[in-house]
Amino acid sequence: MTLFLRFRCSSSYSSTSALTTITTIAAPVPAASSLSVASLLFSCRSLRSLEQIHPLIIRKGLEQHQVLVCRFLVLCTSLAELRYASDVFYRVSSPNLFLWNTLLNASSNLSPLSDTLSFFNLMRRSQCPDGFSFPCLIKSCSSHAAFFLGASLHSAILHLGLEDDLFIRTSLINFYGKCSHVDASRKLFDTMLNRNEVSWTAMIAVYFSSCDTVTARFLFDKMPERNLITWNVMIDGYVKAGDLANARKLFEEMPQRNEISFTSMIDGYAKSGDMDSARFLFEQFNNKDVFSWSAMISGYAQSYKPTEAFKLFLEMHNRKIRPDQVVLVGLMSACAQLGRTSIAKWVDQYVSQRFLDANGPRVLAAMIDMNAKCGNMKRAAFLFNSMQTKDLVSYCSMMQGCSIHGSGAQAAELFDRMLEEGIVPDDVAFTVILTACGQAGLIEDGSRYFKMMKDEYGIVPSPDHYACMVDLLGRAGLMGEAYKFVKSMPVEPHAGVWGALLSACKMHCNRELAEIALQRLCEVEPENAGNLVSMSNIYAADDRWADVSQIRNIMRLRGLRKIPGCTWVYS
DNA sequence: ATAGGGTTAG
Repeated sequence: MTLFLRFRCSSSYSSTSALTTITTIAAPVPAASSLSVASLLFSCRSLRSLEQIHPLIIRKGLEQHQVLVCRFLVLCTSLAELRYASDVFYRVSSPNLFLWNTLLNASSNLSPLSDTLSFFNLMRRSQCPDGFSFPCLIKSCSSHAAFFLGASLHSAILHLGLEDDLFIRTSLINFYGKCSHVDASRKLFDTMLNRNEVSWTAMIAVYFSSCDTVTARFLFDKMPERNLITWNVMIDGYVKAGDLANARKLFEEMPQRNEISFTSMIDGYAKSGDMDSARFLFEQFNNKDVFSWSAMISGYAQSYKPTEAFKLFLEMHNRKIRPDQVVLVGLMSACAQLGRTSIAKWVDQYVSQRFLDANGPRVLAAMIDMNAKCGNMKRAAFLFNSMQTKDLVSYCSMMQGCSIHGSGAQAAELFDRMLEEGIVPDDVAFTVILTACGQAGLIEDGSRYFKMMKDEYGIVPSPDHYACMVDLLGRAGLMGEAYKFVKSMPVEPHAGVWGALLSACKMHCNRELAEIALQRLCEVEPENAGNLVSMSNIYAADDRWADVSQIRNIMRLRGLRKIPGCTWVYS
């Protein structure tokens, strides 16, 4: 109580102090001390002001003021500064349940799950957890897919008689859904005493994550009231399910939209390659945030429109929006496609000069990829070697870099080192290493990896993987083997497979097999003139000039022209 | 004074 009074005193003192300052025009009083801590807490929006408030609480003797400390902890959580929070918390001599819960929630949001759990156990020595203690904890279990921990917390909840708490139950619905126990979620939902928009929305999101759009829609139509998040969950759910038509329909129907509604929709179009529709919505949208810019920039990068991606990045820069890690990944992947050393250097400098956070594994991987594709293998290797913990994606970037620069053997070495480190390769990693083996003519290694992929890692080979193998065998001149391989495919070969076969035929002047491949290519990608050009080259090499002119006729009749290739020559 | 459901990356 006395402390509370002291707090009030200091706040009234500050107003007199301000008056004194005005009347006497004395030496400047530090701004922070003339304002009350409470109002400082209210207006604090950055780490800098937090750093000023922290010593102030100590100096003004407000460390035992639990309401104030509680506000301080919430502020620390929003600024992701757990150190200040726990520092202040542990100075409180007997923190009440409010404070314990607040720090527990801070920890759930900012710490590893194991730390949060030990804090929870510490808390239980002096407090009985209530309805505010569990939701964040359960949420943390959901995001870490910690099924057993979450389930044991659930039994503690039952034991404490807290299962009917609306917040707790909603977090449990989400938790069981994330652990793919949809039935358990639904049971909790059906037996609820009362539901609100949040619990309905949680249930809908669970159905979308289990790919059940029909039930999700059924609940959406049935629920009594919807809010913005409900609509956004529906749009995002349809987008992720590839149903852009329904997503767009709801997008047009919804009473109000925010940046997430726009970004989900834009991202959906961008990922499906429909950059025109994405751009249309993007232009319509006034409050563009980093998410929407990054959706557009990565969309252009993935659609192989690096110039558009780069232009948008510059526009974003001009509008003074600070790029985040995802934007940097998109930008770098666009620059990798441009393949110019000067641009790669520019991006490298841009990032370091602006102190942008480029230490995430994804950004580093993109940076390695960009440098490798822009011919600066030294820089790529430097970045790769300076990574303390190399992950799957960075290994892939580096292996692909080696492969591009003709050192397939080095790529294979890296792949084996990666396995030794205990990193589990995925389908993309195998595509990279198989391509590398193909380019270096490492038949034995390639075949070994292909077998390893199927037998040891249980990955079903995709048409891309088969194309790599056909390329590998074909380059080595094992044409019969390559063709046998194509015929053995359990899935329909796509253009990449036949294309690999055709180029192998061109390399080894195998006219008969080339004719077979071309026939199939004309079915799957009739618009690609390159295939016909390859074929005419094969005929020409075989002195079959009548066939050559026949191909030329076909091309003229279909109005096909070879798209001129372009090469960047590095110095 | 404390809590639950929604967004981007090879």
